[in-house]
Amino acid sequence: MRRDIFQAIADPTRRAIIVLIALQAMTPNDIAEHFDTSRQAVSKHLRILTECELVKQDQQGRNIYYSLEIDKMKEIDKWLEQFRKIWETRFNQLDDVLLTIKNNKK
Amino acid sequence: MRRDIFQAIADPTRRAIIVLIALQAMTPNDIAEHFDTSRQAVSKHLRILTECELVKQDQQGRNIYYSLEIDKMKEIDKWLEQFRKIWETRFNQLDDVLLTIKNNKK
DNA sequence: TATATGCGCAACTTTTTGGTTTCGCAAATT
DNA sequence: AATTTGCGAAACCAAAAAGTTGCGCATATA
Repeated sequence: MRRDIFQAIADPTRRAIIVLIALQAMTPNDIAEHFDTSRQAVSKHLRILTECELVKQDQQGRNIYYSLEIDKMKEIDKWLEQFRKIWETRFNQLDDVLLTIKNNKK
Repeated sequence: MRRDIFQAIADPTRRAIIVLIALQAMTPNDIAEHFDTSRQAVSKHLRILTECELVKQDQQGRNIYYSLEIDKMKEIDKWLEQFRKIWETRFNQLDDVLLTIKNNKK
């Protein structure tokens, strides 16, 4: 089983769950009500999200509140870093071109 | 078929291909040599990447050079935006806490 | 022109997923 | 104490994905 963060966000329902619990903790039943699926299906998604530590649990009596481990999202950001460098470089190159054109006009 | 960018980056081989062709265009054979898979398997990955417009082709004779459509990567960045807001807010809240502590000392 | 090479495409096989159903346990409610 | 409710876990199923094999076509090379 791969079960890394990229695999976790591949599924649209999982992405929706992530957004949903980003701001406030919710129980599996609460979450399921927001979608067109069963509690069990949500539960499975939550397990996957838990396995890659994207989500944390907080048990209160028989209710289990799930919330987003926001720091984990930074891993995606970190991976994007290398591309951000490239697109910023390209942008700078464009700057250079514009600068050259500008200078040539003088 | 889902075939969106999140599904595209879910596969580790595909992520490796993306990194590989980010800086220089390569043919399917070139790419396959970097991994422990066949050209056909790479070809399939490239097709998926092409379908979600993450990759562009440049035919030169019988060779087809693939390179990354770097702008498409910004879509992931865009999705992350909403979480970046949250983690920056949390950071600011932490700042507030520290500030409060500091002020109380006075 | 004959042969070799690079490629995409389609058919097929094997894993992996996402979902449902069913179960048992623990916490609430009656 | 009996019943209901919220939950995870396991067994099962259908659909999708990843990889392999075997084409056929076009472009090089001999």
